[in-house]
Amino acid sequence: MLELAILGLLQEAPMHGYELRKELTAKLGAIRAAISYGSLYPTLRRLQAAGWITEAAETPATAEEVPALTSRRGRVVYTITAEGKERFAQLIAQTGPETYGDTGFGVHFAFFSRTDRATRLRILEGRRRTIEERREGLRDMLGRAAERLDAYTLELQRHGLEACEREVRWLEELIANERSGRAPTVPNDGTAGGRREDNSPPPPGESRKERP
Amino acid sequence: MLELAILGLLQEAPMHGYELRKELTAKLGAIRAAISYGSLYPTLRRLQAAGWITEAAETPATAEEVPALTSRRGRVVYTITAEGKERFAQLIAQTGPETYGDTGFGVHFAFFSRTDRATRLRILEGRRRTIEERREGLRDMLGRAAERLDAYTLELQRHGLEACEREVRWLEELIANERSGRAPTVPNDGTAGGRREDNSPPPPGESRKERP
DNA sequence: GGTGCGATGTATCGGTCCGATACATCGCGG
DNA sequence: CCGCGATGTATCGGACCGATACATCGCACC
Repeated sequence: MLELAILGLLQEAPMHGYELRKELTAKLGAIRAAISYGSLYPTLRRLQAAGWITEAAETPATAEEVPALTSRRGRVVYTITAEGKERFAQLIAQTGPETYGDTGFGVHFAFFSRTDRATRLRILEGRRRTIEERREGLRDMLGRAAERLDAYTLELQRHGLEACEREVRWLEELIANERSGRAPTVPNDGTAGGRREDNSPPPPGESRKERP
Repeated sequence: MLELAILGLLQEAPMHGYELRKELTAKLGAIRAAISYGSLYPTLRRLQAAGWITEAAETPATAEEVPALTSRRGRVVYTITAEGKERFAQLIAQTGPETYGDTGFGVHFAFFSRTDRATRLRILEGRRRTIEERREGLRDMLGRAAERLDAYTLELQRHGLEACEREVRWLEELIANERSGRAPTVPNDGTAGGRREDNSPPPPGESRKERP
């Protein structure tokens, strides 16, 4: 997952580690807290070894200017290679069970603007399927096994169920939009394009975890 | 996290691995997919080494009955020890940053019926704080840095923001309930006398089950 | 009467990712 | 002049996952 995200970001511009982490956090802020350096740097090393990216110490301009008495500290800038772009295209197009999990889906979705429509639809539908199954599991739990669970656990399930229902609705909308040709939901500019009660209850924290 | 969950479940009844996983999945189904055996068994080993639980091969009844020509296969039943119960109480009471993350909060919440009210409130408020911060981050993103992000990423943020707002409202409700004395729906006083099948619903005769 | 198949059951291995930690530089306000 | 928060690179131990292997049981299907 991290590999995909890094490759995707470096495709927009070369960056050094710290910057990469910030951009990563910005782009994926909705689905996961913050990428740890403990995963970022080893992954960068791995990508470089595989030839998907190259790393280069930042050059201190022309060396003429500011002769670097304060020897410029080692900032390492990472750049994606042609093979890396290929790799990204391959990763973004291939879907599997992990694509539909909370984290996997979030990362794929964040790069939908670099994904072709057919793949987008495949992912959205797979995700919907996954959430529908989770929803059915929770429904069963709340129906059949309810008396075996305490009130708090029940409340947690109820909350989770609601989140599932809400996400399915969201996905349905996105799927309809994809089919009808437009990009994601048209940003509601207040009035015109409107859905009526749009800013009522959304799904609670369900599309992340994961950190589960 | 797994340690806490296992200790909590074994407090209700001794179980073997497979059963434990099923119960775990049932109790935490709303917040995480399913616990992997790759984490379950090593953790059980660890807990046993620490003395929090004991493991025992299931006895084939009285050995008199059914002389086990089909030698009963090795089912291992895990039982919590007195030290384990102490450990659980300690883990459930101590709160830290990881208590407010998605997974950590979910696990703690699932055992709220074994948590005292003060701790419950501390956790709910800490969680609210955490989500509020995430929400503010997303709001800023959607406000200031919106033009830097593509439509899909924006939509993801919007969805995440809605989720945060909704969860804050949910937490607020729970906090209000805690303060007013009631549990989520049914009062439940989780005192120290660890017994399985905690008291069935006292007065409020409305064990409603909703089928949407 | 066999045969396959899904549920039950225990267990390991490689790999991803996180949290804590360490260390160094820079600009800024007190 | 000193601390302090932001920038910046990097490692280490540990938690957890996904794939895999293997064995038993009951049951439906032919």
